[in-house]
Amino acid sequence: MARGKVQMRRIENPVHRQVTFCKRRMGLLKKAKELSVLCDADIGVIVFSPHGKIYELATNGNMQGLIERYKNKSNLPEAQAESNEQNIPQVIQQDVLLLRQEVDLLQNSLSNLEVWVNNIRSTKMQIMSREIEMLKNKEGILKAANDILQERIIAQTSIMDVGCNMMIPQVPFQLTTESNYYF
Amino acid sequence: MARGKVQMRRIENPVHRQVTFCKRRMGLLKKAKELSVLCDADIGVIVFSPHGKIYELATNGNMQGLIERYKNKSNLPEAQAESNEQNIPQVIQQDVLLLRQEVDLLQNSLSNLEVWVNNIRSTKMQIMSREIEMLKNKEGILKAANDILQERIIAQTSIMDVGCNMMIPQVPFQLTTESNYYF
DNA sequence: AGCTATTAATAAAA
DNA sequence: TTTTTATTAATAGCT
Repeated sequence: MARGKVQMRRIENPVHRQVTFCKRRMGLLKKAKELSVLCDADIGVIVFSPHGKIYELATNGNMQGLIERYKNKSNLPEAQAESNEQNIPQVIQQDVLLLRQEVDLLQNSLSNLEVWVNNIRSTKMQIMSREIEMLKNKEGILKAANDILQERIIAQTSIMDVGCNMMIPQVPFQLTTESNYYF
Repeated sequence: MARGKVQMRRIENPVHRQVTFCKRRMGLLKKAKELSVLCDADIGVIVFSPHGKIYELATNGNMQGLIERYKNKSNLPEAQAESNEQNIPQVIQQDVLLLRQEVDLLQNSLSNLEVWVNNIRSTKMQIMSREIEMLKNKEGILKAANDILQERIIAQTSIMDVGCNMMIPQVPFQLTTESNYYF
């Protein structure tokens, strides 16, 4: 992403490769961190340099825990069997199961609720937007009517001034609304 | 990186959060793959969605192997011992603890949501409300002005009828806005 | 799910 | 490695 496209194959120049490794490694870990923060995800990244050096990131601060969680959740029949069959009290296992179900349920409720509230809010906003638009329209129409009526009065007044010599009390024509009470 | 900076904190809107999670997750995995190819590195990425779904990438095609390599190279002599049978109950207990915390957190979120629903008058809504109020006010003022101008015309017309015998073309006075385009 | 306007990442050079 | 700069790549906000 800079000064020329990059071909997606191993960089042969070792200096360039090292520099790129350094930069992109940092970029990758930054991206992982951002995704974790923005989207409330738990992320683990392990990078082995070509020479075997390890660079790592675990957004929860504990790679071991993350790996455990991964082993439990990813379908690893061996791992599950291993931990199930042996010496774990069934009561505890049931506890875990129940709690997991509860968490899932709560998360779903929460998600649905949030979506629902958001929908309501946007709907209400749309309605308000439309009302504002309509009111502005009305305002324009009324102003136009006003202008026409004023012209009529001016026309009549001049006709009377010419046609007869009657005095008509002079009152200011314009009733403005530009005072803008709210801004 | 687009249409406005992004604050580095959890995205509250669940729809936005989900979309961003999807996009950035893909971006992250792509970056990992690129770094691996360009610099000849071995990379593993594990992503847990907020709901516990797993997304993963192991550039060598084998996450297990990568994890093993990680455990071996990262100096964790105790980790190896730990993975034996004795401490498994402890792991489970930790699981229970974590799940309990999660439940608490979710329940809190639900409470907060309730409060939030009550406070559904967001800033933007308040502004819109005020604008609507103001526009209605303007409308009233303009209508009043209109009425006054019409009376003036009627008065002038009758004076002219009496005072002179000039004809003034009759045009309907009223320009109504009651047609209500939007309702 | 696509589409752009923008921001972020980064290749090359120093 | 780090910094600077010129470009490309990623993606936030909208449909």
